[in-house]
Amino acid sequence: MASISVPKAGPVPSEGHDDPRGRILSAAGQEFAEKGFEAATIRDICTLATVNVAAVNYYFGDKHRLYIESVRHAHEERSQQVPLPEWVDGTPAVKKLRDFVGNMLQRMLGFDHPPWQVRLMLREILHPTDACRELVEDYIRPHFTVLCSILEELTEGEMSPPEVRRIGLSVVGQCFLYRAAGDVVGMLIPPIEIKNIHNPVDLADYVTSFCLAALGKHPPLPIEVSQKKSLSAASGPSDQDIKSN
Amino acid sequence: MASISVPKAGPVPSEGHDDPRGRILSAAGQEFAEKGFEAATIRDICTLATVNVAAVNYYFGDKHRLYIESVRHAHEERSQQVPLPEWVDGTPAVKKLRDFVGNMLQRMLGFDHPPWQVRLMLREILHPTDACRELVEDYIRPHFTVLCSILEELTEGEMSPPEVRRIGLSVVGQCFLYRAAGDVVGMLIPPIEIKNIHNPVDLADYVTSFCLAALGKHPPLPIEVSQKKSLSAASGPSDQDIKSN
DNA sequence: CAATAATTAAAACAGGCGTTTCAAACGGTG
DNA sequence: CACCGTTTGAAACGCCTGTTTTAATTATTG
Repeated sequence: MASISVPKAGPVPSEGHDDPRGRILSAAGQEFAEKGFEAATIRDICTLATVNVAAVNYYFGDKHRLYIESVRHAHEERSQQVPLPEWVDGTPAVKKLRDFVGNMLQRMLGFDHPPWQVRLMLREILHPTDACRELVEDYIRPHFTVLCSILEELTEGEMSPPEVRRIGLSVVGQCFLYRAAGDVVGMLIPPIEIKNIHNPVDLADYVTSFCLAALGKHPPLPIEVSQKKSLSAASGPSDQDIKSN
Repeated sequence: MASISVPKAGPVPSEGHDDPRGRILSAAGQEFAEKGFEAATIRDICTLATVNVAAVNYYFGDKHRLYIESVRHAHEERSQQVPLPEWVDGTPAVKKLRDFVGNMLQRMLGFDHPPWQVRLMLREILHPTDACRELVEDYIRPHFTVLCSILEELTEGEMSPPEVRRIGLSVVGQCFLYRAAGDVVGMLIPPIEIKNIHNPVDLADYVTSFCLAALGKHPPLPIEVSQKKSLSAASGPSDQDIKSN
């Protein structure tokens, strides 16, 4: 079975949940995501991973380094789970934008309740620690750069890069609210409404239209979208690249 | 003897709370805001408030009830610090929207770095506990309702209430990103750019324009404001209602 | 002033935390 | 099998936590 002879320094990307290191990483991610760094305990993590408490020290050194590795593990896994869409040459920028927003909402909100990987990353975004810089450079910035390039293509040089970035943040912000403050949104908006129009698919259409209308690439917003059933049957334009998990 | 006649003006730079209960509430708010419920310790809070550890139990019972009271205290204080603007009859909806957005950004971001009250409320929004419901009903919902009524007035009945609420969330989301993920935004955007266009005043103009353009009440976005406009002297339209803290 | 209640101070409590220790169990290799 | 580095298990070590106890101090009142 290959050489497993790197106990401490080896960032083994093994996804198999049968080795203790992988089990600890997975369990720690879930605990950290749910309770935060301080409130999560090594004992609970080890219980969940069915290993002894000493294993954390053996494989990771201490709790802090385990946390760093957990965040890395989380965004690596999430990158595989929901990869960026790829477009053939000549794809209209409008379609690219719609695909990107759909992909981002899919990544943030998921079809079912969001996986622990996203919630752990969210914690790091909201209250950054040492793990944040790597998360930004390896995960967030690449995605943001793609968004900006789409917007730049869309506006055909009408805007300076800073202005493009500001538009990009507007797009991200609209999606981000649902992820970060989802509970409060759920308290402000009636449940039926949430289900009808505040779901990943309809939200992607709406955010894209909102942005395009603001840029003058579409008619203004009060276009009728609310009446159509828009259930998963006939609609769902270009959402199929994404394989849920 | 001497006891503690003078409450040591040093470590607590907060308001004129000379009663122990108020000092504890203020110190607890700062500690909870900075470290979260779990990581903040009663001993640190009491040191900051210059009271004995037993005082928390005496005045509040236990740590959890102190936290609840802290959140309540925070949003009550913040409501006084940055009250909603008031408009005379006949004020155009466009101006109301700009004022509201400016007020919200002022409340969220502040002129200087944001006060602990906002950061504590943010924690409660991101990871709700028992204190969240009251925060939503007494603080967030009233503000959101005002925003929705402005948007409804603006669109003159072209949209259904659910659609108005969705527009409202778009407005809030754009501002919220800067507050909740400000550190990451600061890593994505060059510092000069932050100072030039991602500041409360220019952001208020931009978010308002973005929304108005999307609704067809304004020309599309690539208007003016390339940069270095609106720096110091000029502009600042209708930002005077707000008395800072 | 004396008596009673309210508040504060210091110390101690029990329990949980991250971490360490050390010996036992394992697994591949002569 | 005997060897030896790697991995696991159970217990213990300090330390810090929220909370409580007990006594001293202050404030309030008759």
